[in-house]
Amino acid sequence: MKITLSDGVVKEFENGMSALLIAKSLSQKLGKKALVAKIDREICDLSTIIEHDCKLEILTFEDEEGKKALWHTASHIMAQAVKRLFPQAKLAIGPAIDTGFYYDFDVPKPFTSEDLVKIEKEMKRIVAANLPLERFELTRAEALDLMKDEPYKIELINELPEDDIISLYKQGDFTDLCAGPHVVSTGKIKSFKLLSIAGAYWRGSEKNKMLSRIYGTAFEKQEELSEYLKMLKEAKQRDHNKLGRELKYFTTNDAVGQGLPLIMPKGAKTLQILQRFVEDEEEKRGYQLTKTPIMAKSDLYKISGHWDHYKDGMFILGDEEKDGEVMALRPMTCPFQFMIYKSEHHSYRDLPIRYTETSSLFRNEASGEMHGLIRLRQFTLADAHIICTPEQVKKEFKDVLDLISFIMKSLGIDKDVWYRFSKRGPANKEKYIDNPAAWETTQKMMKEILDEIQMNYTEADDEAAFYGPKLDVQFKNVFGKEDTLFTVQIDFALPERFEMYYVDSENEKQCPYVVHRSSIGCYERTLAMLLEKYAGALPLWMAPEQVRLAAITDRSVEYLKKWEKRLKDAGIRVSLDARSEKIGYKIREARAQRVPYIAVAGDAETENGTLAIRKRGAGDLGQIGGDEFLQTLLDENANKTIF
RNA sequence: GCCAAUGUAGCUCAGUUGGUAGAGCGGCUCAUUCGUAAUGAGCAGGUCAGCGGUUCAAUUCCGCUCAUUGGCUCCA
Repeated sequence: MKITLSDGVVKEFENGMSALLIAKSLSQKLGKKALVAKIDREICDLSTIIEHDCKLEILTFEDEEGKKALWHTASHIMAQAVKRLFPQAKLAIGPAIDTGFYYDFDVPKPFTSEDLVKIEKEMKRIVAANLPLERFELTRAEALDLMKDEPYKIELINELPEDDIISLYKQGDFTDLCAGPHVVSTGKIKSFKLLSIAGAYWRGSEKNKMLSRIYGTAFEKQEELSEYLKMLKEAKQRDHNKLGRELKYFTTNDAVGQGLPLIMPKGAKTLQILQRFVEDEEEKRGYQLTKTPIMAKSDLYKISGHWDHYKDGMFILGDEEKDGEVMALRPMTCPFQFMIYKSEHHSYRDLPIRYTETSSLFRNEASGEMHGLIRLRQFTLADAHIICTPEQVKKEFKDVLDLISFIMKSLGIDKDVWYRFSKRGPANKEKYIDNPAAWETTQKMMKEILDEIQMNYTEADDEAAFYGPKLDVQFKNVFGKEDTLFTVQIDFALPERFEMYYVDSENEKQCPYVVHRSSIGCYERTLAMLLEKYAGALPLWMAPEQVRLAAITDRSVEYLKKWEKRLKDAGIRVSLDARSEKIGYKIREARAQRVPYIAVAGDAETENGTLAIRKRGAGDLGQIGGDEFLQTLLDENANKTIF
């Protein structure tokens, strides 16, 4: 038979050889490294016997699918170990994920960290035994009989299509329902580590029982594992929740409450700089600023639909039973800006109207969902609503993307995000407004826009807003958890609900479209992302303290005071540390606080009218004239230079 | 909200098998007037998260609450 290899070379092999034998015959090394095979696009076990001409790719740990197969096998090994140590444990599912694997178990008592150590030991035995993984197939009745003590597996088997073959994998004393593929034997998992224990709902639904999940990861070599663990540890050093507190950007207080951070002077300064930047940029681009109340009567939320669909998420002031009038803090800005729109009549000539607001929002998130500055109960959104005709939607949408792109470049984060086209889940009737035709139109419209500007994006079902599809700008925090940074949404539903209209050229009333968008997203969350991205060392233009003037001798203080005034007058955020100390000590302190520039002056500098400058991350710039230094600062500020 | 871990000085942590607590860093004061990762001395900071229970006695044991952290679910 003729086998086409991944490099395009066609080779002749004897019929009926396994993929592993072919790999071995190609090279000793490949045979050793091989994990799974890709036969005509399908990922298979290496033991798969090949009997006809095909394309064959041998996958190793360097390939995504090879890695996943190894991790998936590791999860089976973990399940085997758990079954040996805790025979009463019921198996749920155990897939590979982006960074390793997990397995969910139903156990009477959740695992402890001591249990993890025991499970790891047992896993080492299973690896050392180098048990082969054997695939076999059963009829539904046979599979149900084999898995009769595993209720979760039975549920899974019963949901498989009637005519599906049911495949299982066996390794020594352990058998699991599994589609595969797997590596040939347990000995392939050379180094692994169990990382954490967590609760997770069966099938991801909070209505179901909570199971015990164990996360782990595995590598081919011990060094790779150590390196990965080291990287994890280093990533956590960048955690905004740690750095932001250490660097005094924010704090929290038990008496204030969850999800309500106290933004300290440094944090407030950076947020102010970002806010001014965004509001100025939006004004340049034709947005009009509004300032609307942070609360409203329940009547408003009854119009918007929030009262019916979002009540649990709102802070309600007063008691509906007792009080005649009940207020609620706003979870969104849209109803308020819509009321501004409705306060006057609009011609098609007025559109598009772009209302923007730096908006404090309040959402009563469930208690376990708060996280640092990323998930809060009160937050500040750079919110805007663009009210336009159907014909204008495309251009407005593209202009918003251009604004977002400009902002991301200014923040230096444009390479750290990806785009997600979030669509409706047609099956989820409760969550979305029932208007299939409008969904079809707006989703198609959005897709066209994205394709026209050749955006790279992923598509996600059942992630849309209840009133329309979204384009989300996504990022990952230091723990690898994904969140939305910015979002742009096309809304076909709320304008109608609010009875918004404009008069078209035929003097007819028409219902406009609304583009909901955030430009820099939620300020607190964006700050969190920036602190992590820059490990606390924010670029000069957004650093709360840009220059520290440090005295080494008392004699130089007067000289530094003059420079402090000059820099301040020029708009530089400068502070004077007048207390004379050893210079090494001052530099260490400024570094710890991530100050971009430290300008030191002792007697030598005052005599020749210079400052000795040290730049964060770049070392000593030597002695330069104060004017020259000021110019550098102004240039870097204006250009939003990132270093 | 659910599963789990945690809560001792501003920060990082030690400690008490039940007899009300310490270190380093940080802060303040004084001395030092200095040259590129730590000058020296001294002082001040804690109802041991909060509330209840057991006990002669609770920071320690038990219960509840609050908060923090990692997941799940949800979401910007």
